[in-house]
Amino acid sequence: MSDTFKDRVTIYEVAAAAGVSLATVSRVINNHPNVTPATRAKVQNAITRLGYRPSALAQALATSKTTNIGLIIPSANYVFISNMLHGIVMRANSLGYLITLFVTGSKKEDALEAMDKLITSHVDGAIIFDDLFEEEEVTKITNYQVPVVVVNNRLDEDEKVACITFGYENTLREEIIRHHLRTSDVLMHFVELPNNGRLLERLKRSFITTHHEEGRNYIVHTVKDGYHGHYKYFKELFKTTRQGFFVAYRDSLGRAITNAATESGLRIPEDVQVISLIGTRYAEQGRPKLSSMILDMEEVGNKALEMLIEILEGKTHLPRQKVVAEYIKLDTTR
Amino acid sequence: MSDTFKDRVTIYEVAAAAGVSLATVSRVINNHPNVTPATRAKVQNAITRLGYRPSALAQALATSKTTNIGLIIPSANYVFISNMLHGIVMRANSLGYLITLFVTGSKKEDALEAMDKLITSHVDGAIIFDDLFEEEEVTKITNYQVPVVVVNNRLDEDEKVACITFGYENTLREEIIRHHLRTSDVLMHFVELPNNGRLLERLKRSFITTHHEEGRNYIVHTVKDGYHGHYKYFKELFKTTRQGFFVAYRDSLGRAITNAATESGLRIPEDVQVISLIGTRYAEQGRPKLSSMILDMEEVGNKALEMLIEILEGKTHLPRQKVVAEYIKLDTTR
DNA sequence: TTGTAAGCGTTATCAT
DNA sequence: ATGATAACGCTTACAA
Repeated sequence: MSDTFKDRVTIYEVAAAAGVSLATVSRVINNHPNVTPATRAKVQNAITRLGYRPSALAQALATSKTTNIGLIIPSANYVFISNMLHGIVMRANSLGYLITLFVTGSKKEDALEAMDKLITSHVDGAIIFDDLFEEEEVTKITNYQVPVVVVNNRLDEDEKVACITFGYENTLREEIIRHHLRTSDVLMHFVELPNNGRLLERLKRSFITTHHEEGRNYIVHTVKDGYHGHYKYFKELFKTTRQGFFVAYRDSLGRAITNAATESGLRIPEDVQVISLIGTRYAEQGRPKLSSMILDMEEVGNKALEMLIEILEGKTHLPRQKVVAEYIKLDTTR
Repeated sequence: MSDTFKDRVTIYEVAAAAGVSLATVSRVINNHPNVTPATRAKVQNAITRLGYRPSALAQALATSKTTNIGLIIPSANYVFISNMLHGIVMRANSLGYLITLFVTGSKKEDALEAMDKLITSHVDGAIIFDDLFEEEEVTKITNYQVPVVVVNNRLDEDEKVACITFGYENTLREEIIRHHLRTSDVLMHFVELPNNGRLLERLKRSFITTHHEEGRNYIVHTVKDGYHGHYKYFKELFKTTRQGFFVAYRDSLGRAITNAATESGLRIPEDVQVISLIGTRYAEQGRPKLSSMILDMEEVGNKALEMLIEILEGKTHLPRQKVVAEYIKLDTTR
């Protein structure tokens, strides 16, 4: 069966059909100026008649440019990742680039394997959105002449690689935590999931050090994944704890807390305040509407791709950008 | 800058470094049997020393196999699409294939352009998940020797192309609509968004004809996108309409209805029943928990990829599968 | 303006 | 077991 798959129309056949050389066909395909309208027409005609499509493969091999860019992500299954993906793909599309996906899963070795595939796959550039990589691994790829933009890795601090950082930490620390600590003496709770990457780790650290700075106590809850488990956990907690300010990693966690609180006879936000760190549009759909920190991941995707293209075109060398998170105050905070 | 990007290590350099011919290096790369352990070691050594990575491009050109498969989707931004994407990518990964994305937007011409790019991009096969294509366009791609699996297109009925269909229609018609009509005389409302594709259209048609068959009246609401607008619309509706069974296209719509109903003093499910057609895990997070129809899109993705690979390997010709939607009854229906 | 031919980095078919 | 060498489908000097 696959043997019947051989007969793709090539540039030779077009050339023969049009009665010109393959070089001329190539010129027509690539809109080179020096072609007579007459011959151009002949060739175009042959092309459409035969249904010819150039092979991106052969073109890429000849020009060493694939117009393909690689995207490394841990999974396609999170809302904020697919928002970013959308941003990347849309912008790539409009600039004539294709996106190929490299998914790493949660294990380091998967990540390294993805990086390897990325290199052999010969993409023109790559966007890396994955907490698993260390600095050396990311810089290693640049040895292979693959321009890279890193999104939200801890590499933020180092200056060797182009990257987009999130303003999360600052917004969280100043607008939410410090503000609360200075206007209220209600205890703050940080609610996290295990293994949610370095972004979470940094946010937690920020939470903790701010408490230290202000000389205050705090609690960190680490809960297993799954809405139902969260809900039961907090239902239990609210039997004894009748007030608190909860900083939850994401909407589903925040929602579990508000549901458990309400059904434990607690009022929101009078008794219990909740904020979701990774907010989505679902934050304002439930009742009460979850206060949250929102980051426009589609915009992040747009920017990441734009930065990468600028590097590819040699317009810039090591661009760095910051996308700032916003604090959206809704029903669950005061 | 891009001029410095030339020095990718090639198979020639490895051959020279190892003191063998490039043919031998190729054999080592591809694990061909006829190589002395000694030479194999020499070559491996040179490979790691030089950091050589074969060019997938050149390999593909030589073998006419890219190990790349194309995915056409209207957008990466919907939960059920990214679930499917996840399923596809994970399975592809484990089988050694890469996924490249072709996004069509909402216009037909975008879709055709995506199809064109798909063809020139020289993928080994394609999965098409897009309502915009007509039969001839999908079959056209097969002229270019690109094996295709279609997911949930209206092409379901025709027999010329491999596809996965959803059992949505049947489940909705029998388990929900007909069941309700025969056990209650409460009016049913179908709540749709404009331009939500053929799946929605088919479901609506099914809703309508079932009502005709049972000799009953019904209402169809077409509401603009955006949770807030939905909410206000139903708040208004519930000033006069004090009961009803609402079939909503997706969670956010369903949630808007439950919120508006509750805040209009209506009880759920006593006065108002709601079901969401495209359910997600968010359906059971809010209160009340939305009854919904759930389709495991990750599983769909898995199957789509498996089918495609089977075609590629010549194991089968025109596989067809049906993935059945489940009715998950929670708080908002009786 | 058009054609010729070398090269892009592999694989695969011959010989040896 | 290894080495030449011709493809693969295209681009691009260089020649004509």
